[in-house]
Amino acid sequence: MSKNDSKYISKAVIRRLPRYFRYLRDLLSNDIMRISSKELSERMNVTASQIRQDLNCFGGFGQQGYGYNVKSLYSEISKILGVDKGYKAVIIGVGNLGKALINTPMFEKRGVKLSGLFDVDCDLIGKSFGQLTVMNTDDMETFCRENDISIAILTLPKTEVYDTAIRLASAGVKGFWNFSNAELSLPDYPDVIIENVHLGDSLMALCYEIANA
Amino acid sequence: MSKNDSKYISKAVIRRLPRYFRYLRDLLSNDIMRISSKELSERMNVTASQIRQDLNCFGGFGQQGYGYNVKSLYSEISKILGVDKGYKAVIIGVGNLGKALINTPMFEKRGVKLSGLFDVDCDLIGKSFGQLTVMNTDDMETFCRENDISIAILTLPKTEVYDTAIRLASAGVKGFWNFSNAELSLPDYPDVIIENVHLGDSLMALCYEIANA
DNA sequence: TAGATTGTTAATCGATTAACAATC
DNA sequence: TAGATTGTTAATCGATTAACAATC
Repeated sequence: MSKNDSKYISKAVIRRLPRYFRYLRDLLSNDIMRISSKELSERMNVTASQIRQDLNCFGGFGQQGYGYNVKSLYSEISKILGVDKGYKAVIIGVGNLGKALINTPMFEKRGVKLSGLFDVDCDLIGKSFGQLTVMNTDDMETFCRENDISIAILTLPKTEVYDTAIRLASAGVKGFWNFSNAELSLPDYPDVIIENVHLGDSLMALCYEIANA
Repeated sequence: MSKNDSKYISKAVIRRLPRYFRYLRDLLSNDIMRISSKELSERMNVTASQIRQDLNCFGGFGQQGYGYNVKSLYSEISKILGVDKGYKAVIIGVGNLGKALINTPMFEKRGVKLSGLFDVDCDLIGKSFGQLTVMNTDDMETFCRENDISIAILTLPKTEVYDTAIRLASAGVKGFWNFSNAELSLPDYPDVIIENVHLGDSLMALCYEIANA
């Protein structure tokens, strides 16, 4: 999707979608069936105008004089975010962070199916966490190809990230969620999506704010 | 610092500072002593103009015809980000994610001193991780007050986050790094800084990109 | 000095907000 | 119908990029 494409959605809008998703789920769980952009804007601390603009990038989900039906808006946003695709994911590197991710409801809530765990450590291989057993990274390409894995979660040391990602990309993995401090990019696989998580940057932004409060 | 203050630095700039910090450290570790905005821009994949604009928010760190001295620029940016403040932090909730954070070099690299661990679980209290022993959350206010704790890292269940944060804010904690899925805000403590980390949002943005590639 | 590269102003671009006609 | 609230256009605001004089 190019920047000049008529259907182009700006990065800023995309980054806000998951937040709408969360707020709408909250509304649903509180049995609120209907909401206006004004009321939602007050809850989310944004402008009503922004909400309407954002949603209208994808279609007219509301109804004049009424507002938005929470259930159907939630369902639309879920679809936009690919929740219904049922993407399958593997975790590469079952260290502390990898283990922390395994046990969260995060994946299930977002329609992502955690389908495999891999590590190089012989002491870990064969051990089970939740429903899954740690496999040898030697076998990850085969596994990803055979099981149609779309997402690889990289929670392994920085030094291994690039080579690992190349191997997985060649095995058909479409997106990487990279937690290692390395800034991953794969110029040979221009269609592969990379989401680099830099927790350290988030901590530093907090420190900046404290220092300059 | 208000938006109309003459020294106001935009959020966008602040969010980029940690990235400069990382790249400069990398340059330093590769013994690169000098860099122009042009060369740094190519490495970081941004415009040279943006780099010069960003840095000039804080002062004229460069030299015409020469560029920037990597060591001194790194040191300036460190100072801006509060690395030299030596902020002390505690982790509240020693679950998987809490444990994962304890063992990272993240804090040390950024001048933050991890100084205490707290949990409600009797089986965990008294156990050691690295240099630290898990304490009872009942004692966290006293500990934070006595040890001048600036940062609380919230890796505890969503349901406990708000009450815990209120208690800590009243004990002088200045900033919260919140990993629970709750969107924390503390209207009664307007000067307290809150950095909400939403890993799920990051995963969803990745899914969106995969779905719309 | 000549060449390089900054600091900074001006121009452009994009994102947010305001306004209001359309319409439920 | 009258009231409410959307979808959408226009206005504003802010952030990014371009340009260049200043200067090392």
